Amino acid sequence: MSTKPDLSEERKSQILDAAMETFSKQGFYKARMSDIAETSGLSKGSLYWYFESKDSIILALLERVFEPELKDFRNLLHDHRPVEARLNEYIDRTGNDMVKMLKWMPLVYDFIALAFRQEVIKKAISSYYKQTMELLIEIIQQGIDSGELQVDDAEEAAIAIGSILEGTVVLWFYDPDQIDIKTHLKSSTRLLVNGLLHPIISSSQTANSI
Amino acid sequence: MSTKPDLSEERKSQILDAAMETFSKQGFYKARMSDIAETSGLSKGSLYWYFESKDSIILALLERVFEPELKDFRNLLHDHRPVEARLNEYIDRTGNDMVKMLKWMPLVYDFIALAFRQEVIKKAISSYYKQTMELLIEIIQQGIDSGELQVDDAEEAAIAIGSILEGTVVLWFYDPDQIDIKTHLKSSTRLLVNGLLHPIISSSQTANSI
DNA sequence: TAAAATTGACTGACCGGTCAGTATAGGGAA
DNA sequence: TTCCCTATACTGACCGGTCAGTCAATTTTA
Repeated sequence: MSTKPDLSEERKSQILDAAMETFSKQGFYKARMSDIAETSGLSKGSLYWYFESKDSIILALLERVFEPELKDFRNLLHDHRPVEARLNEYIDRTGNDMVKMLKWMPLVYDFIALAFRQEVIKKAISSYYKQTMELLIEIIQQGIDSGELQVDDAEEAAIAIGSILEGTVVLWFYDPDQIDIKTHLKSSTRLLVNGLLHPIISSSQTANSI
Repeated sequence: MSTKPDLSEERKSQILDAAMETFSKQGFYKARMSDIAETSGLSKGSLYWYFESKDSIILALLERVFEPELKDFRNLLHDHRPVEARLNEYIDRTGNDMVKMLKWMPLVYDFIALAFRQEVIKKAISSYYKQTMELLIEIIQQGIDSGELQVDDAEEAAIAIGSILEGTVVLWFYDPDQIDIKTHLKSSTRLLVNGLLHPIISSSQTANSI
């Protein structure tokens, strides 16, 4: 048993930092192992001392990027405030997380594109999503049970909120000058939550196009 | 001057069909020119007779995929039905278009990922988005002017709807078994539009986390 | 001094792009 | 009708650059 401080975790994370930077700038395919080596301050050989292959670096990054930050979100379940306030807080916190992630969006979309062709990646992303969704459904269900929300299907409402969360990021990507993620997350969800607070009064028929 | 029928348009489209198929299955980088050649039934040399490079094929596909289908959508502007009905029809039609596109989603996300690094692609996608958004804003503005909608900012509301449209596709990708695009597009927007139809009654304060 | 860590020159598979050559279809001359 | 000419269309073997991954040599550490 060696008493040498184990540098391997530090090195790995040093390499992953560099890989994150490099992949984000250049994309998975254009980024060269030698670029990552240079950015990390190590040599190409060292990369292979700590990681089996380029793919295994990508895999390791996947966990880093899609690690669900559910930590203290679960306290929203046992909170005494009205569901509306808790939803707002949920959205605020998610908005903050998203803004922190903006820098890495190129990487996130590389992963999403890859996920269509790689089951492992698909699985990781899906499970990340499902965990965040579960919490949302539970909060909304509490609002339905207490009579605060005027809807009957918690999952349906959670999907509506979830789609606004994800969609706002997409719109930001489409038009970053026009879309401010935090502002528009708030305004969009305010409109939606307003819809949840009222019984549905819609009278007009939806067109049944093909 | 030859009277030989010009096959070049037909050939180009034959190549683009094959490229769409191949890129969608394998991604831009994994897909080989020889794969495209094989799928198209032509030889690699012929690909280069009609296109300068692999990149130029990708560029040509971009136009194909992000060609805005605004065609008859504009008639929704001069329609006598209530705005709610027109919004529903807009969403229905968009839903139909999206479902038709599902097969090509891997390609769409390859483009989005690429757009972070290639200005040309970014521009094409952004302008596609802005055109669809403009229409939505106009319809909503009509609803505000007529007093049908109880909100004051048309753009804000349009962004909310837009984010649901885009976000639902993302959720579908996360969990294709659970999300049915048309169904959830309808239910989510029904909730949101319900919010637009009512004055905002929210009382609780939004948490001001960092 | 032996094991662990690090290096970077090197290898070879791979693939975008090229090009010399072939095929085919008008068109014009006789 | 036959023959040749030219432009266009098409082919696939090949070339040259690139880069993930290897490894013998070297340095660091305990």
